[in-house]
Amino acid sequence: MKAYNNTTYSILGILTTGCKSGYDIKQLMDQSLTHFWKISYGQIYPTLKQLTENELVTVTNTSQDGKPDRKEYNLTQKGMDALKNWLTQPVEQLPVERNEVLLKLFFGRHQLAEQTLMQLEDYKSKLEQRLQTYHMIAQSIQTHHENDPDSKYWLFTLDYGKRITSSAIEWCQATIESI
Amino acid sequence: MKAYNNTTYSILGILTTGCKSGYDIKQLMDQSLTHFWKISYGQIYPTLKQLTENELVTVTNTSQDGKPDRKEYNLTQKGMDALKNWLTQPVEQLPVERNEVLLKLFFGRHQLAEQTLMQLEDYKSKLEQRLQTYHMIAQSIQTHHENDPDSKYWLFTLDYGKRITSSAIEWCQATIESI
DNA sequence: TTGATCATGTAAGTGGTTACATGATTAT
DNA sequence: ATAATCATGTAACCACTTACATGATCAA
Repeated sequence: MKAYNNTTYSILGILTTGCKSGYDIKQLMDQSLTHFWKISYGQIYPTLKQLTENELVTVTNTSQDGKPDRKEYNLTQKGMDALKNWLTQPVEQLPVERNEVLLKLFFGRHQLAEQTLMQLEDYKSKLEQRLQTYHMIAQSIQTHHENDPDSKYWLFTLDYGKRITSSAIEWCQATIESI
Repeated sequence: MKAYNNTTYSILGILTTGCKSGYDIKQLMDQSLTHFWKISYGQIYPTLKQLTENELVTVTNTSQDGKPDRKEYNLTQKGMDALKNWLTQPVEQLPVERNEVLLKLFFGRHQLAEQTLMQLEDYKSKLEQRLQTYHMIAQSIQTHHENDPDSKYWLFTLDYGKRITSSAIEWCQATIESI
């Protein structure tokens, strides 16, 4: 079985959630996976084309009233198998976050303390915004997707985001105080 | 002033810490910045070349006894200015971590509970290892770099790593228990 | 003599973003 | 009319990793 990259599997996975078009996929990505996986149309459309060629999905042109035509993609058995097989594969290594704030802080000696503080304050407020967003998404899942079989797992990933973001905020505060 | 990417500035920054060669830079990266910035020789050497051409650094061929020849790079005034200017620039957006474990968990509905648990256990143990490493690095900085003017900032970034990793471990445990 | 460490570099390939290009439909 | 949303796609470019290539020096 050909090995695809994680982004390709993420698209395959999203096709199991009711999203059918490239546009749908982007929407869901931006709403739900945005804190740990983010992709652009420049990846989505070519990938869907490739998945079609490799028969992991089928495509149908559909017309809707009130909206432009679109293409609906559906997983084939082969596609579902590929997804499930990927899910069983152990994750080989921890992800490396690239954090520009930490990078700048690392060289903080060459900066005025005020400037460092400003960076940290700014970072903190962005994190607080993000935390807010996570709370809102969690709320929305609990109300609108109460019976969705996926919701349990979606809330797990959101919980991760909330915990990580909270401790990053705490770190900001602690660092600001001790600079 | 030409805009470089963060990786280029990270190299510029490391050249202020006593590291002088491409090899040195890689060593320090792997020891200290590895949890929030990681680069390969494939980036380091071409970047050093470019920085030399643009006169942000100067290069000297030096021979050492007991070790092969090497090239020593030193920041010019122009290079130091570029670094400091970059440090003042606000960070425009939060980094997006790409987390394969979360991605798989997001599609956990298509997996057996045992499998999900195994992934989480595995992730947790990798995180615990990482946390251990952070503690050791912090210790080593406190003993070997006590008077280093950079150490304060290095410990800040390590503290970030420790906090984030700890809460990720807690999340793993909580999720394992509620799956 | 062989493996570890020190040291520098390139080429091919992958993965990804951004900007661009197009066009339908609907509400204002 | 015109802006917003829905919808699909490509081309140029950037960033990065991996594999490859080379070679010095030293300790076991």
